[in-house]
Amino acid sequence: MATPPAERLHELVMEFVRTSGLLQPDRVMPGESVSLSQAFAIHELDEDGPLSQRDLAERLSLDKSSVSRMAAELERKGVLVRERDPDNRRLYRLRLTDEGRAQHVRMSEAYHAHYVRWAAALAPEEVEALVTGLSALVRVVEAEGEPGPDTSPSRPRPQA
Amino acid sequence: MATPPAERLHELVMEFVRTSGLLQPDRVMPGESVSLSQAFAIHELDEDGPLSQRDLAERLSLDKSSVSRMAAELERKGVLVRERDPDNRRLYRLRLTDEGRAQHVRMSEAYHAHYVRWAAALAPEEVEALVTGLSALVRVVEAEGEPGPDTSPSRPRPQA
DNA sequence: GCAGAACAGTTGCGTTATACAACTCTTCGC
DNA sequence: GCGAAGAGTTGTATAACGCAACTGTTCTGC
Repeated sequence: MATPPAERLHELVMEFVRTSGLLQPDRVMPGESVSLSQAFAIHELDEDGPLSQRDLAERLSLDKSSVSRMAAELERKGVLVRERDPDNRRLYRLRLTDEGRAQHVRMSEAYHAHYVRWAAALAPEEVEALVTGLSALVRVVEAEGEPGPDTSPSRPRPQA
Repeated sequence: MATPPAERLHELVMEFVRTSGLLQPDRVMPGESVSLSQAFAIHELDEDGPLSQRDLAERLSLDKSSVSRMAAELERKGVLVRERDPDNRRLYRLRLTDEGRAQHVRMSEAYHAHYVRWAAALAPEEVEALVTGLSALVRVVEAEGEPGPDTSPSRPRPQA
């Protein structure tokens, strides 16, 4: 009997994560000195405009104190600036500097180069299968993370 | 123009890694107190029999000192025993205890449950696409990590 | 409009995971 | 047998993180 698909998926994902080196940014980008969390933070800030530290903490699943220190470090390195929101002076508006955006570009290109090489080494239908399968997987994982699949249709669900 | 496949792959992989929580074992297995490296170590030891600390360090891409401390901790917790190899007393032979194997089973089941849920929420052809695509991806990533793609066809390649 | 709750962020402190360098002990090569 | 090489250990430093206690800002109920 062949290995059940779920187990096979588990093995494959783990194997990919381990051997690809995606979790070690310094392996993907020998030049830059940036942690994985910092890389994600820069990505979030470049994609979704200025964020408060609270919002960033939420997106990165980090404690607000960790984000406070990370933001201070990234500001020290010139990657972002912390401006107080004029409408609510409790909040910061973390905003990438030009250097921060440039760094995001460099990071993206370094990662991109890996994927381009991998995609080139795959048959076109394999790439297509990957995109199809991964899109679907991300879809269900994200759906699962949400409050609940609306099991009691009558309850209005107070929304977070 | 649609997003090029390589970029799309990058986004999807990152999104999956981030939202699935695979990198936070305590999120996958609320009960167990084990780090990601420890989980990988237990997996390696259960799959490939007794290993030396050097071999384990190699497989986990960790320094030998890190593995020395991790092995001591896992021994303290009763997960493994460190026996000196009688044929070469420089080496340890790290071997899982029954408790260690039981923990591996518990971990596997916890992870497995996630994949089973995800697989169940996908269409069969999506699962098939995933397995096909990921297998191919792992293949090329691993081929890339090796010494060289056998550019000189005559060289027998000593095999690892 | 003011007191207290709620909220965003900071800082002190402890923990864990890691690398590097210097060390010990064992084995191997000649 | 002696020196080199290899496996492992320990000292030390660092980075990333969480939790708890704190400051400063805004909101709410009266």
